Amino acid sequence: MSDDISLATVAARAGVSVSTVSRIVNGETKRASAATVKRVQEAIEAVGYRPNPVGRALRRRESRVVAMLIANLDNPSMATIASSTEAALRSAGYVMILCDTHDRADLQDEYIEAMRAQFVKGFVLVAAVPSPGLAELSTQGAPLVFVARRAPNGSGTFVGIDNRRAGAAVAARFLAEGRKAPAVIYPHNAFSAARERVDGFLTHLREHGADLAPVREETGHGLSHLQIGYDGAERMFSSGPQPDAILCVSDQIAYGVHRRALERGVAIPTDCALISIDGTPLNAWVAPWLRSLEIPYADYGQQIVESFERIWSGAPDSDRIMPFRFPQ
Amino acid sequence: MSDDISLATVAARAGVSVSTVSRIVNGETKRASAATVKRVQEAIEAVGYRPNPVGRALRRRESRVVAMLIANLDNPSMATIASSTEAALRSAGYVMILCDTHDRADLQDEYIEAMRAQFVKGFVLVAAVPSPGLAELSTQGAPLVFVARRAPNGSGTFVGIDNRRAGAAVAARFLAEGRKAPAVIYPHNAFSAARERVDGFLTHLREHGADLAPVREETGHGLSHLQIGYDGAERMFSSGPQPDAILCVSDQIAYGVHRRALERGVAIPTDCALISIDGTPLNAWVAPWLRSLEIPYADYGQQIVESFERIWSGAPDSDRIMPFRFPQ
DNA sequence: TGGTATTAGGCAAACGTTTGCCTAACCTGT
DNA sequence: ACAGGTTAGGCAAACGTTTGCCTAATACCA
Repeated sequence: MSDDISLATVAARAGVSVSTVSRIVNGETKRASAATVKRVQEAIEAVGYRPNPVGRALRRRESRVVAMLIANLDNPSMATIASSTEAALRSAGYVMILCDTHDRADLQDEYIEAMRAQFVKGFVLVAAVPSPGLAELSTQGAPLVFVARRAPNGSGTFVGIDNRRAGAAVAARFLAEGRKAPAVIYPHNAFSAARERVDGFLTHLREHGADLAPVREETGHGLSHLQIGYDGAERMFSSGPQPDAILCVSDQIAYGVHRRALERGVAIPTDCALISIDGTPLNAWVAPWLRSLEIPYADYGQQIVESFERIWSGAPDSDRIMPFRFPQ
Repeated sequence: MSDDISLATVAARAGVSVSTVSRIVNGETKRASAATVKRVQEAIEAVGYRPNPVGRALRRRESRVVAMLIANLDNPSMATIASSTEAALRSAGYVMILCDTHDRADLQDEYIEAMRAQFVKGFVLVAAVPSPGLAELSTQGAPLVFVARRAPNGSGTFVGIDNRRAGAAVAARFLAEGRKAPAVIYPHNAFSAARERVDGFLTHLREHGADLAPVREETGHGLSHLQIGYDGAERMFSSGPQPDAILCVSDQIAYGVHRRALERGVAIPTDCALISIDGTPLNAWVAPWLRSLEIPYADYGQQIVESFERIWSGAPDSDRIMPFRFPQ
């Protein structure tokens, strides 16, 4: 399985000590004569030596492994984040371990514990949920990058969009289109991201839409945004003042809303406009009726890596607010 | 970052040697008196000792890490496979490293090389592509489990459906419905899975549909099945004998076909029936017009772990053919 | 009582690296 | 010629585990 080529192999071949090889491998070339360096490098090449990350991790008490804890890999946006982060880390010479927490605090803590034992060099927390283990990690000053959802306690770097501004942008669009009864649907247990979107939306409407009816809000329970959208739309369409525009805080919620609208005979977008936030490429194919604020998830990976590199080098790092693109 | 609690910590506290603690940790309780075992276990509990996987990996020359090389994490079916495998491995005490190969042989080889250096205990290859590194891995007898696509050289365990039978089932359905001009759309560079589906489909039609027109086949280029479907449908609808039923070898191809059909004014399913293979749960929400053979991707993880456990224990392992459910 | 088998547990080497410290040999300036 | 500095590189300990081997002490048997 493994090649059994260690520093010792190279050292023997080059006729030097293991220490010397180690130093040369790590670029400390001043400690050896040019001739020796050359000889060792040739030996490395000849036997195909590659440093053993395990031995290295043991000695250095750190590794090139970064853990990603993600709330739900089945969500296409999160899958895109995972994919782009993995690629970016990889090309920076790191390796990513992926853990799907299913949005559960207990699983998240179990993974955190397991990853710490692996000496991981940092944690990417995609839509992290508050948990004791996370709090502890945070107080210990572990390198943490929070994605999509801010840290429960506000610590650590954040990579994501300005959710409040995104919510406000949707509100502005609805107002510009002359919608009179905007509404919003979001998950019942919303964490920072969704909450901020709703907040920005409502605030903007309050400040610029004096003549509007009170804004209806509906929430749905559970992990599935599809179901949340469906249930929320059901309640919204079945009674009370009818909305003529709905903000769905995620694409999947919009899918659910749309389905219920179809069943109810509510015409989208004439009876009721729909705007969501995510902008997954799939929309163009299966949901051409949907306008969605486009978030550049595929660019997140690069930002996450840059953030880590600053953190690891001790440089101060600040939040990385990504741009979003407004639909049409 | 780490707790700095090692065997030595426990040993000191329990007043025994490191060896003894190690043996007890590994369940070798016959080598110590009951009293000692108890004392050590209490010490372990008291200091919260957890074996260091790095030290362990170094010494044992193996780890609890399994690498998953996946062709495209952005594909929902693959994301589901990744998610379920990760969960199954985790609950069996393993850790999964995820690598997205983007269906590229060079990237796949780069990852294989990196993973070997990490002493990974096995490889899950989801839709692997033929590559020199993979061939080498295979000849070295590394523990390999192939998912969705069989191994290029036929080695290793396979987890997936009987693709030929799936294709035949769709053909049978079309015949039962009285369709007279069935067709099929698939990726140009199809690997085993898609190829076998097409094969089963065509074979069944040849054997049971004597009165049919020649079956039209269209393919599309590129990685995106959405585009493949769109392009294939374009060619199919724009000229030649028109099909009244199309097998799409994946859901995403069907999405693409449907979009082009809409644009062309081809009514689904009256003018032309559509059946695809995958059965992602999303279909019910965004593609109610689609019938799709349902593959239990969420159950793959369990099978993969069982397969590894047999391989690791030296037991012979055979392919694990998963059932599929026919739509409606 | 003497001899042998078993039990309980420690010693130390090994896995592959890294790094503080040591030591030759060489160089420089007076 | 000699003190002091620099250069080149080796030694060995350490990271945390595991495990073959060793050694006491106890148990058993005749």
